[in-house]
Amino acid sequence: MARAATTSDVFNAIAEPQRRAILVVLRSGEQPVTELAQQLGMTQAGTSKHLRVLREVGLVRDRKLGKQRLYGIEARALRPVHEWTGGFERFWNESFERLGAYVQDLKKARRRSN
Amino acid sequence: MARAATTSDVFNAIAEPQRRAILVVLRSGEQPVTELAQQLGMTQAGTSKHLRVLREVGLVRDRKLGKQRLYGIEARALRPVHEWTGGFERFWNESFERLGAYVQDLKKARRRSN
DNA sequence: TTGACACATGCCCATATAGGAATATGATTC
DNA sequence: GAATCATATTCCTATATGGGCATGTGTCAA
Repeated sequence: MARAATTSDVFNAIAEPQRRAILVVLRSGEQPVTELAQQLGMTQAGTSKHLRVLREVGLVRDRKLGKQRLYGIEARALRPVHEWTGGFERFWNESFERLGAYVQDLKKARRRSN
Repeated sequence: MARAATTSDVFNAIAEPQRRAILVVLRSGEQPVTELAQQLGMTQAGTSKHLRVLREVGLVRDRKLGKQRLYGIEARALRPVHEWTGGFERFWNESFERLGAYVQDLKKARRRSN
């Protein structure tokens, strides 16, 4: 099988650098597609496609305004990623705990090899 | 072009569910490949491949112990992801600020359409 | 209606997968 | 050295992608 579809979940959606760039720009407010494209040096079509992916995983919302379509960020969708990585926080914050785990690993390994 | 190589950065590496699963298991201590594979219902070869990707982006470290090779988590590599998503935290935490931004968007849009 | 403008989609292609199967590499023990 | 166990790698295939390009769709104005 090939890799999972980007449209399937947020983790895949933000794996693409350009899409992350889009989200960063959108942090400062809603933007129409063309302005996004110009600001990021991307094609209109390409931008539109990326926006579609972002929309499908719930990372952006769109709102029609005349001819244009304003895209805005829906940051809540990023929360699962933040929380998932946060589940590893202690490993880079508390060196004591880290050391403890390491020692336990050593013991476990020794046990295993006997 | 195709999608960026998974080996290129951490965002891509953790886009794959099985790799995330591996990291979660490793949180409880170092593990040899076979045990990881068994615990996650994956092939030995498949597990080995995923571990290689994780190693190349610095998410795991390996240590030889006899015949086996123990893999351990290197959680620091997840920090950039945590921090990047954290940059959007205010959008889901502070409803006031969110509301403010929304109003600003409306103004900006109105300006644009005139 | 006809243009013009803003976006979205469809088509095509080169590429990087992830997974399965078989095999190679490494280390240990007899 | 031979057999064995633990991993890694190679070869293969089906698939999903991202980007370029052309075209479709929707909206507004004259």
